[in-house]
Formats: sequence, structure tokens, C-alpha cells
Amino acid sequence: MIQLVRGFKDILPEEATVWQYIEQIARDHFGSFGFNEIRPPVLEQAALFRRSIGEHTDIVEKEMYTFPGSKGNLLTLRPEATASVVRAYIQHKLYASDPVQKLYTIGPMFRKERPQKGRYRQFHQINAEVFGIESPYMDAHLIFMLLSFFGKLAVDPLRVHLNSLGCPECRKPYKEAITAALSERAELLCTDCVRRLDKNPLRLLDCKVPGCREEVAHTPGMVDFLCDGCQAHFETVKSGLAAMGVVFQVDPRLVRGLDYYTRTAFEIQTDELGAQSAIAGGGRYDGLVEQLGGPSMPAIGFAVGTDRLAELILSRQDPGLRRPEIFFAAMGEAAWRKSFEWACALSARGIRVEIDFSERSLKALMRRADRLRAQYVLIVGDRELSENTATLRHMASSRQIAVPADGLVKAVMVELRSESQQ
RNA sequence: GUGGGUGUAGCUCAGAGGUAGAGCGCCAGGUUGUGGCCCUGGUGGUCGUGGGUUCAAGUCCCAUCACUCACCCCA
Repeated sequence: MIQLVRGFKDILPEEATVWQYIEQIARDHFGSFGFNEIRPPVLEQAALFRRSIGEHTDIVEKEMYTFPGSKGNLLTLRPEATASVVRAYIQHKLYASDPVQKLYTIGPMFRKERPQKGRYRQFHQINAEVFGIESPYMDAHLIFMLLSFFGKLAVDPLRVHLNSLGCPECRKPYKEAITAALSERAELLCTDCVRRLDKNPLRLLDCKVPGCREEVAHTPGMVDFLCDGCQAHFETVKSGLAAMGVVFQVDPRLVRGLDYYTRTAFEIQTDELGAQSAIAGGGRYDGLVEQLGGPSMPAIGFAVGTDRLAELILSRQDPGLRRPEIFFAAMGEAAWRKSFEWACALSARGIRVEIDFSERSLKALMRRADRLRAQYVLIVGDRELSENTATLRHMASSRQIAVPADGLVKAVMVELRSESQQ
């Protein structure tokens, strides 16, 4: 048989209920923080990502699904959402009506990496992006929104890692300092890091190779190079978080693999997902809007990994399918036709109904109703038909009542409503 | 891209040269109109795929594919 593509996965019904739950909470929660949804497409010009994420990042160098379009241009399945949201912000001049835009988007991303636990080639993110606010209190506010979102989903405890990457002005001397400190010791570094030394020295900081760690430990931290503005910004972010009772740790090795970040960078981690510990991450990207052809505009955002979040929730509780409120058990052709009418009418009124389309014994029907964990069973057979009634059985209590066939739909709805209030 | 582990029933797994198994699930009966518990029966597999060794291969050998975990990196 034809199987699904490597690194991709089906989200089966039981798991999908968890996804619906996560996304619903996200919409409600972000909404109460003043965010509105935006839905950019999953396909973009390859150049968008090369220019935003950075030419020498792992994502752009080896992980993008890129293929030729019909006009000689290159198209890419988006590896992340921020670039698309920024593009939309600029293209539709959203800043013209109001430079401050708080947007969220939910959807799939694509990266051609080797799959493993918590890492898929199509994965899903919930992104939030804020444009037009430079205040460090926004950084703290956004991180608080993210953590309270996890709180609503009851997935804590989580670790909050925080760092400042500075701005282009203070990062330049810092990069030079790293390069200067390490290039004379390059023979002690791994081959990847030797390459990074030239292309992207910041990435040396979070290399996991022991030898590189040893060398990096002796280099100065970004914190020592922050300019006055960046320093003040970072301090306010930290004090703002502390004021809201957020526990975090400053992590000088937190760099993140996208070039556009400036100043605040953060990552939310868990110990419960094997090697893939990051469940959300983000940061400030004050230069990106201008870099992509828009006005000079501060911005900050984050991404939550929905796949990892769903796994975390599923590890704590078993999912279940939605229970039918009423299951129809009809015996015989005449009873079935009547049940069919009632079942359709109830479904159309928003009641969760299940009706069996095979001819089976009442025992078999009851067994099925039980397995589906139906709240009620409506039994209709010759006996009921002759008395012009139907038998409504409450499964948990085994209590049964006769319901007149005339006005049955309304009577059943009244009964369900009174039950749900108890 | 590199390394380790695993592929046998829908699911979890046993079988280690000699007739393909268990538990759970599913279907039915025990109750000619009543679920769960219990009992009985039934359904269900090219043993991942291809080749080799052998009288005989889930079982040994080779190849290959898939899945999975880890490295790298990230959500």
C-alpha cells in the first residue's frame, strides 16, 4: 500500500481532539491579550526566507523544501511563519492604519530534517507577533502571555531561558571579539565551528561538542558587550518578568538559529520530550521589517510547537473521542425509519447522536452504545410503536422512561438539558 | 548527512531450524427486548521486502525498505 511520506504524520481522531483543545485555548487566550488572527499561505518565494532567516543558517542551507516555480523563480514551503507574517504586514501596509499590530497564526511548517521524537518534517506552530512596540515591557508581557497559555493547558513545570543578543551596533564588536579569541585556537574546534567562525560566529556559543564548549567557556559573554540601550532594555525585561512572578534563568548560550533576532531571545523548555526540549521560542526582531523592504519598525514574536505541546498533554492524560449524548437502538424496519427521522432532527439541533445502520440484536446495539459511552439510548421496537412511545434509557443509572412519540425531539432535548445541569 | 535499536494478527508482544501463538480488541452465543462483570465459540497474519544456505527458514546469512531513538539544529 502507499504509505505516508517520511517525517510526516497523521493526526488521528483521538489526538485531534487534543489539537482542537490546544488551538481553541490559544485563540481565546491570545484574543484576550488583544491579538487578531492572520493566515498567510504555506508557500512563499524562496528569497523571503533566505533574506530573513539568513543565508548561512542550517534552515536555509539544508532544510528547506524548495522547488522551481513556473516563472524561473524558486518557491519554498515555509520553514517558519514569522517571515510570512512580516511580508504580509509590509505588503498590505498594515502599519499605515495602525503601526501597532498584534497578530497570531496557526499552521504547518516544513523542514527537511531527519525525523525523531518531537521532530517532524511537517510540524505545526502557533505563532504570535507584535509590530510597532519597542518597549521592553512588551517583551515581558508577551512572555507572560505565553507562560499563562501553558498554565491554562496545565503543562508546567517549564524552564524559561532568557538572553539578550544585542543590536547590530553592539553585536558587531562582540562577533569580532569571539572570532579573535577563537580563531587562533581553531584547531581545537569541530569542523562545523571552524566554518561558523567565518560565517556566523554567534552559533559557536551553543555548539554541543565538548571541545568547543571548553573553548567557548573562556570567551566573553554577549552581556559584557551590550550597548547602553540594549543593556537598559534587557534589565527592564528582567525586572518586568520578575514583577509578574515569572521565574527565568539568563542563559548566555541561548543564541537561536535564525539571524534576524535582536535583543531579547527566549526559549521555553521541558524535560519530558527526550532530546527535543524546546516547546516554544522567540525573540525580538527590530530590524527585520525594514530589512524586508518595510518601514523601520520594532517587532517581537514567538512560536509554540503544537506537536510537542500535544505530546506533552497526551503524556499526562488519555484522550477520548466525543461521547454521543444519545444512541438510537431500533429494531425492525418501521422502528428504524422512525428513529432515523428523530436522529436527523436531533443532530440538526446540535445534539450528538449516534445511530446504527446495521440490523442487529438489541443486545449488540446496547453493547455498542456502551462502548461509545453514550449517555442515553433511545430504544424503539414493535412494543413502543404499538404504544406510540419510545423508551429512553439513561445508561449510568439504568433508569428508563417512556417518551411519547409525539413531540419526542423536544422532550429528549429537555431531558438532556436537565441532565447536563446536574 | 552520521550512528544505535526494532520490524510476527487491528494493538502489545512470545516463538530462536521441524504444523504460526497468547493477551487485549472485534463479531456472535449464553438472555426469542437491554450495556458493563463472567463463561463459550468465532474472526483475524505473503512472520517488512528480495535473494541465499538447508530435506526443512519468523528462526541462520546477505541485501534492501520502513519505523524509531540519538547526533546536528530547532518548535
